[in-house]
Amino acid sequence: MSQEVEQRSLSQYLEEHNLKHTKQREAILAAFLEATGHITSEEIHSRVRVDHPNIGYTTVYRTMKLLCDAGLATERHFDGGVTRYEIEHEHHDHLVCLRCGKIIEFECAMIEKTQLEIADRYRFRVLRHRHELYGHCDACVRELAE
Amino acid sequence: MSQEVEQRSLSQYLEEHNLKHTKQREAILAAFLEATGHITSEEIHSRVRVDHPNIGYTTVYRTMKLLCDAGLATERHFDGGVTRYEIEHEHHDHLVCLRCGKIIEFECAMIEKTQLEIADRYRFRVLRHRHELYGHCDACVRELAE
DNA sequence: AGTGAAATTGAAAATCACATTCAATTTCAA
DNA sequence: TTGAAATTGAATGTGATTTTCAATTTCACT
Repeated sequence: MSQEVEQRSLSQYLEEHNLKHTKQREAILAAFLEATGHITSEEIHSRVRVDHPNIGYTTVYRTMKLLCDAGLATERHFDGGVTRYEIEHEHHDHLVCLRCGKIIEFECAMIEKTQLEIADRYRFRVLRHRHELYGHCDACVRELAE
Repeated sequence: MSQEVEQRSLSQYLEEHNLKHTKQREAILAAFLEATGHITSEEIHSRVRVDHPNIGYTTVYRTMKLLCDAGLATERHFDGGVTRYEIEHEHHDHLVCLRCGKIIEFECAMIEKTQLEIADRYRFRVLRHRHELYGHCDACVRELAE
Protein backbone atom coordinates (compact mmCIF):
# COMPACT_ATOMS: atom_id res chain seq x y z
CA MET A 1 0.00 0.00 0.00
CA SER A 2 0.99 3.61 -0.24
CA GLN A 3 1.88 3.94 3.42
CA GLU A 4 5.01 1.84 3.26
CA VAL A 5 7.38 4.77 3.12
CA GLU A 6 5.85 6.49 6.12
CA GLN A 7 5.55 3.30 8.17
CA ARG A 8 9.20 2.59 7.51
CA SER A 9 10.09 6.14 8.36
CA LEU A 10 8.29 5.77 11.69
CA SER A 11 10.07 2.49 12.44
CA GLN A 12 13.39 4.10 11.69
CA TYR A 13 12.64 7.03 13.97
CA LEU A 14 11.59 4.67 16.76
CA GLU A 15 14.73 2.58 16.45
CA GLU A 16 17.00 5.59 16.36
CA HIS A 17 15.43 6.93 19.51
CA ASN A 18 15.19 3.69 21.48
CA LEU A 19 11.43 3.80 21.33
CA LYS A 20 9.20 0.83 20.75
CA HIS A 21 7.21 -0.19 17.76
CA THR A 22 3.64 -0.82 18.86
CA LYS A 23 0.38 -1.75 17.15
CA GLN A 24 -1.12 1.50 18.40
CA ARG A 25 1.51 3.69 16.80
CA GLU A 26 1.24 1.86 13.54
CA ALA A 27 -2.56 2.09 13.54
CA ILE A 28 -2.58 5.78 14.41
CA LEU A 29 -0.11 6.61 11.67
CA ALA A 30 -2.27 4.63 9.23
CA ALA A 31 -5.44 6.47 10.24
CA PHE A 32 -3.69 9.80 10.00
CA LEU A 33 -2.34 9.08 6.53
CA GLU A 34 -5.69 7.82 5.25
CA ALA A 35 -7.34 11.08 6.20
CA THR A 36 -6.88 14.11 4.03
CA GLY A 37 -5.06 16.97 5.71
CA HIS A 38 -5.78 19.19 8.71
CA ILE A 39 -7.36 16.62 10.97
CA THR A 40 -7.80 16.87 14.76
CA SER A 41 -6.70 14.27 17.35
CA GLU A 42 -10.37 13.76 18.07
CA GLU A 43 -11.03 12.84 14.44
CA ILE A 44 -8.03 10.55 14.26
CA HIS A 45 -9.23 8.89 17.44
CA SER A 46 -12.68 8.10 15.96
CA ARG A 47 -11.13 6.78 12.79
CA VAL A 48 -8.62 4.58 14.55
CA ARG A 49 -11.32 3.28 16.90
CA VAL A 50 -13.18 1.67 14.03
CA ASP A 51 -10.54 -1.03 13.71
CA HIS A 52 -8.97 -0.73 17.15
CA PRO A 53 -11.75 0.03 19.64
CA ASN A 54 -9.52 0.03 22.65
CA ILE A 55 -6.92 2.57 21.65
CA GLY A 56 -7.32 5.46 24.06
CA TYR A 57 -7.49 9.11 23.27
CA THR A 58 -4.33 9.77 25.25
CA THR A 59 -2.37 7.45 23.05
CA VAL A 60 -3.58 9.15 19.89
CA TYR A 61 -2.64 12.42 21.43
CA ARG A 62 0.84 11.32 22.39
CA THR A 63 1.42 9.55 19.12
CA MET A 64 0.56 12.64 17.09
CA LYS A 65 3.20 14.53 19.03
CA LEU A 66 5.59 11.72 18.26
CA LEU A 67 4.78 11.84 14.57
CA CYS A 68 5.52 15.54 14.63
CA ASP A 69 8.90 14.90 16.25
CA ALA A 70 9.53 12.21 13.68
CA GLY A 71 8.87 14.72 10.93
CA LEU A 72 5.83 12.89 9.58
CA ALA A 73 3.20 15.37 10.76
CA THR A 74 2.94 19.07 11.52
CA GLU A 75 0.85 20.70 14.19
CA ARG A 76 -1.30 23.68 13.20
CA HIS A 77 -3.21 26.01 15.48
CA PHE A 78 -5.85 27.89 13.61
CA ASP A 79 -8.30 30.19 15.35
CA GLY A 80 -10.77 28.20 17.40
CA GLY A 81 -8.40 26.50 19.78
CA VAL A 82 -8.21 22.98 18.39
CA THR A 83 -4.91 21.54 17.24
CA ARG A 84 -4.94 20.10 13.75
CA TYR A 85 -2.34 17.88 12.13
CA GLU A 86 -1.30 17.86 8.54
CA ILE A 87 1.03 15.61 6.62
CA GLU A 88 4.45 17.21 6.65
CA HIS A 89 5.38 18.71 3.30
CA GLU A 90 6.85 21.94 1.93
CA HIS A 91 6.21 25.17 3.74
CA HIS A 92 2.93 26.88 3.01
CA ASP A 93 0.33 29.11 4.60
CA HIS A 94 -3.47 28.90 4.78
CA LEU A 95 -6.82 30.28 3.78
CA VAL A 96 -9.39 29.20 6.37
CA CYS A 97 -13.12 29.35 5.64
CA LEU A 98 -14.94 30.55 8.73
CA ARG A 99 -18.23 29.10 7.52
CA CYS A 100 -17.51 25.54 6.36
CA GLY A 101 -14.08 25.03 7.86
CA LYS A 102 -12.41 24.32 4.54
CA ILE A 103 -8.67 24.90 4.61
CA ILE A 104 -6.78 25.85 1.45
CA GLU A 105 -3.00 25.91 1.33
CA PHE A 106 -1.07 28.61 -0.46
CA GLU A 107 2.52 29.53 -0.98
CA CYS A 108 3.95 32.84 -2.12
CA ALA A 109 7.65 33.43 -2.64
CA MET A 110 7.07 37.16 -2.89
CA ILE A 111 5.50 37.35 0.57
CA GLU A 112 8.16 35.08 2.04
CA LYS A 113 10.85 37.34 0.68
CA THR A 114 9.13 40.55 1.74
CA GLN A 115 8.62 39.39 5.29
CA LEU A 116 12.30 38.59 5.64
CA GLU A 117 13.12 42.10 4.43
CA ILE A 118 10.81 43.52 7.06
CA ALA A 119 12.42 41.39 9.77
CA ASP A 120 15.83 42.61 8.60
CA ARG A 121 14.79 46.19 9.19
CA TYR A 122 14.28 45.31 12.85
CA ARG A 123 17.38 43.08 12.91
CA PHE A 124 14.94 40.32 13.80
CA ARG A 125 15.86 36.71 13.08
CA VAL A 126 12.81 34.82 11.84
CA LEU A 127 12.62 31.18 12.89
CA ARG A 128 9.09 30.45 11.76
CA HIS A 129 5.92 32.26 10.89
CA ARG A 130 2.23 31.88 10.46
CA HIS A 131 0.16 33.63 7.90
CA GLU A 132 -3.53 32.83 7.83
CA LEU A 133 -6.32 34.49 5.89
CA TYR A 134 -9.76 33.96 7.43
CA GLY A 135 -12.93 34.51 5.44
CA HIS A 136 -15.32 32.71 3.15
CA CYS A 137 -14.48 30.23 0.43
CA ASP A 138 -16.01 30.37 -3.02
CA ALA A 139 -18.77 27.85 -2.25
CA CYS A 140 -19.77 29.65 0.93
CA VAL A 141 -19.78 33.06 -0.73
CA ARG A 142 -22.23 31.67 -3.29
CA GLU A 143 -24.46 30.10 -0.67
CA LEU A 144 -24.51 33.29 1.35
CA ALA A 145 -25.54 35.24 -1.74
CA GLU A 146 -28.67 33.16 -2.20
CA MET B 1 -4.43 63.30 32.12
CA SER B 2 -4.04 61.69 28.75
CA GLN B 3 -6.82 59.17 29.29
CA GLU B 4 -9.65 61.63 29.02
CA VAL B 5 -10.49 60.78 25.45
CA GLU B 6 -10.66 57.06 26.11
CA GLN B 7 -12.58 57.42 29.35
CA ARG B 8 -15.12 59.58 27.57
CA SER B 9 -15.25 57.12 24.74
CA LEU B 10 -16.02 54.33 27.22
CA SER B 11 -18.74 56.40 28.89
CA GLN B 12 -20.30 57.09 25.54
CA TYR B 13 -20.28 53.42 24.61
CA LEU B 14 -21.84 52.48 27.94
CA GLU B 15 -24.60 55.06 27.60
CA GLU B 16 -25.39 54.08 24.04
CA HIS B 17 -25.71 50.46 25.07
CA ASN B 18 -27.64 50.91 28.31
CA LEU B 19 -24.71 49.67 30.30
CA LYS B 20 -23.57 51.15 33.57
CA HIS B 21 -20.57 53.23 34.39
CA THR B 22 -18.74 51.59 37.28
CA LYS B 23 -15.57 52.27 39.23
CA GLN B 24 -14.26 48.89 38.12
CA ARG B 25 -14.63 49.61 34.44
CA GLU B 26 -12.98 52.96 34.80
CA ALA B 27 -10.10 51.52 36.80
CA ILE B 28 -9.53 48.66 34.40
CA LEU B 29 -9.49 50.96 31.39
CA ALA B 30 -7.00 53.17 33.23
CA ALA B 31 -4.71 50.25 34.05
CA PHE B 32 -4.92 49.00 30.48
CA LEU B 33 -4.03 52.38 29.02
CA GLU B 34 -1.14 52.92 31.43
CA ALA B 35 0.47 49.70 30.31
CA THR B 36 2.29 49.60 27.03
CA GLY B 37 0.71 47.25 24.49
CA HIS B 38 0.16 43.50 24.33
CA ILE B 39 -0.78 42.90 27.93
CA THR B 40 -2.67 39.89 29.32
CA SER B 41 -5.81 39.98 31.53
CA GLU B 42 -3.65 38.51 34.26
CA GLU B 43 -1.23 41.45 34.03
CA ILE B 44 -4.01 44.00 33.93
CA HIS B 45 -5.50 42.34 36.99
CA SER B 46 -2.29 42.67 39.02
CA ARG B 47 -1.92 46.29 37.97
CA VAL B 48 -5.47 47.23 38.80
CA ARG B 49 -5.24 45.40 42.14
CA VAL B 50 -2.61 47.83 43.37
CA ASP B 51 -5.17 50.61 43.75
CA HIS B 52 -8.33 48.49 43.84
CA PRO B 53 -7.52 45.29 45.77
CA ASN B 54 -11.00 43.87 45.55
CA ILE B 55 -11.57 43.93 41.83
CA GLY B 56 -11.89 40.32 40.78
CA TYR B 57 -10.23 38.58 37.87
CA THR B 58 -13.60 37.84 36.26
CA THR B 59 -14.40 41.52 36.09
CA VAL B 60 -11.11 42.32 34.41
CA TYR B 61 -11.81 39.53 32.03
CA ARG B 62 -15.29 40.72 31.16
CA THR B 63 -14.26 44.32 30.98
CA MET B 64 -11.50 43.62 28.47
CA LYS B 65 -14.10 41.99 26.24
CA LEU B 66 -16.23 45.07 26.68
CA LEU B 67 -13.35 47.37 25.76
CA CYS B 68 -12.88 45.33 22.60
CA ASP B 69 -16.55 45.72 21.74
CA ALA B 70 -16.26 49.41 22.45
CA GLY B 71 -13.38 49.63 19.99
CA LEU B 72 -10.85 50.66 22.61
CA ALA B 73 -8.88 47.41 22.69
CA THR B 74 -8.07 44.54 20.38
CA GLU B 75 -7.63 40.90 21.30
CA ARG B 76 -4.55 39.09 19.99
CA HIS B 77 -3.80 35.38 20.16
CA PHE B 78 -0.13 34.69 19.66
CA ASP B 79 1.37 31.24 19.98
CA GLY B 80 1.37 30.12 23.57
CA GLY B 81 -2.33 30.22 24.24
CA VAL B 82 -2.73 33.40 26.28
CA THR B 83 -4.92 36.23 25.04
CA ARG B 84 -3.25 39.62 24.93
CA TYR B 85 -4.85 43.02 24.50
CA GLU B 86 -3.47 45.97 22.65
CA ILE B 87 -4.72 49.50 22.28
CA GLU B 88 -6.83 49.66 19.17
CA HIS B 89 -5.10 51.43 16.29
CA GLU B 90 -4.45 50.91 12.59
CA HIS B 91 -4.08 47.42 11.24
CA HIS B 92 -0.67 45.84 11.61
CA ASP B 93 1.00 42.48 12.06
CA HIS B 94 3.66 41.28 14.47
CA LEU B 95 7.20 40.07 15.06
CA VAL B 96 7.27 38.01 18.27
CA CYS B 97 10.54 37.27 20.06
CA LEU B 98 10.46 33.70 21.35
CA ARG B 99 13.19 34.41 23.87
CA CYS B 100 12.22 37.64 25.67
CA GLY B 101 8.62 37.94 24.58
CA LYS B 102 9.10 41.34 22.94
CA ILE B 103 6.44 42.13 20.36
CA ILE B 104 7.17 44.45 17.45
CA GLU B 105 4.42 45.73 15.16
CA PHE B 106 4.87 46.01 11.43
CA GLU B 107 2.76 46.97 8.50
CA CYS B 108 3.37 46.24 4.83
CA ALA B 109 1.06 47.41 2.07
CA MET B 110 2.80 45.14 -0.41
CA ILE B 111 2.03 42.01 1.60
CA GLU B 112 -1.55 43.13 2.24
CA LYS B 113 -2.04 43.61 -1.47
CA THR B 114 -0.38 40.35 -2.43
CA GLN B 115 -2.42 38.30 -0.02
CA LEU B 116 -5.63 39.68 -1.46
CA GLU B 117 -4.44 38.70 -4.93
CA ILE B 118 -3.79 35.18 -3.70
CA ALA B 119 -7.24 35.00 -2.13
CA ASP B 120 -8.73 36.18 -5.42
CA ARG B 121 -7.15 33.27 -7.23
CA TYR B 122 -9.16 30.95 -4.98
CA ARG B 123 -12.22 33.22 -5.13
CA PHE B 124 -11.81 33.47 -1.39
CA ARG B 125 -13.23 36.48 0.45
CA VAL B 126 -10.81 37.56 3.18
CA LEU B 127 -12.45 38.93 6.32
CA ARG B 128 -9.38 39.12 8.51
CA HIS B 129 -5.92 37.69 8.74
CA ARG B 130 -3.03 37.07 11.01
CA HIS B 131 0.58 37.24 10.03
CA GLU B 132 3.14 36.63 12.72
CA LEU B 133 6.88 36.15 12.44
CA TYR B 134 8.39 34.25 15.36
CA GLY B 135 12.09 34.34 16.10
CA HIS B 136 14.68 36.36 18.01
CA CYS B 137 14.87 40.11 18.36
CA ASP B 138 18.08 42.05 17.92
CA ALA B 139 18.91 42.14 21.64
CA CYS B 140 18.37 38.41 22.03
CA VAL B 141 20.41 37.55 18.96
CA ARG B 142 23.31 39.49 20.51
CA GLU B 143 22.96 37.82 23.87
CA LEU B 144 22.80 34.41 22.27
CA ALA B 145 26.00 35.14 20.36
CA GLU B 146 28.00 35.78 23.54
C1' DA C 1 11.25 -19.71 24.27
C1' DG C 2 12.15 -17.18 28.67
C1' DT C 3 13.46 -13.08 31.33
C1' DG C 4 13.46 -8.54 32.90
C1' DA C 5 14.50 -3.69 32.39
C1' DA C 6 12.64 0.00 30.04
C1' DA C 7 9.01 1.87 27.29
C1' DT C 8 4.09 2.18 26.52
C1' DT C 9 -0.66 2.24 27.38
C1' DG C 10 -5.13 4.04 28.97
C1' DA C 11 -8.27 5.45 32.63
C1' DA C 12 -8.54 8.87 35.64
C1' DA C 13 -7.20 12.98 37.55
C1' DA C 14 -4.78 17.49 36.97
C1' DT C 15 -3.95 21.67 34.50
C1' DC C 16 -4.65 25.79 31.99
C1' DA C 17 -7.10 29.44 30.16
C1' DC C 18 -11.30 31.00 29.77
C1' DA C 19 -16.55 31.16 30.47
C1' DT C 20 -20.75 30.83 33.15
C1' DT C 21 -23.68 30.85 37.32
C1' DC C 22 -25.86 33.09 40.88
C1' DA C 23 -26.66 35.59 45.09
C1' DA C 24 -25.37 39.96 46.76
C1' DT C 25 -24.38 44.67 45.49
C1' DT C 26 -24.47 48.85 42.68
C1' DT C 27 -26.18 52.02 39.26
C1' DC C 28 -29.36 55.36 37.59
C1' DA C 29 -33.82 56.86 35.55
C1' DA C 30 -38.07 58.13 37.26
C1' DT D 1 -35.87 57.55 47.53
C1' DT D 2 -36.91 53.66 45.00
C1' DG D 3 -36.68 49.57 42.41
C1' DA D 4 -35.77 47.36 38.02
C1' DA D 5 -31.93 46.18 35.55
C1' DA D 6 -27.02 45.78 35.25
C1' DT D 7 -22.81 44.44 37.53
C1' DT D 8 -19.78 42.14 40.51
C1' DG D 9 -16.88 38.36 42.22
C1' DA D 10 -16.45 33.83 44.29
C1' DA D 11 -17.19 29.55 42.98
C1' DT D 12 -17.99 26.37 39.68
C1' DG D 13 -18.08 24.63 34.82
C1' DT D 14 -15.92 23.74 30.35
C1' DG D 15 -12.99 22.15 26.67
C1' DA D 16 -8.69 20.98 25.13
C1' DT D 17 -4.71 19.16 26.41
C1' DT D 18 -1.34 17.02 29.72
C1' DT D 19 0.20 14.28 33.51
C1' DT D 20 0.01 10.39 36.72
C1' DC D 21 0.48 5.77 37.70
C1' DA D 22 -0.46 0.92 37.85
C1' DA D 23 -0.84 -2.60 34.51
C1' DT D 24 0.77 -4.23 30.12
C1' DT D 25 3.88 -4.73 26.20
C1' DT D 26 8.21 -4.63 23.74
C1' DC D 27 12.69 -6.36 22.73
C1' DA D 28 17.67 -7.13 23.69
C1' DC D 29 19.77 -10.73 25.82
C1' DT D 30 20.05 -15.14 27.81
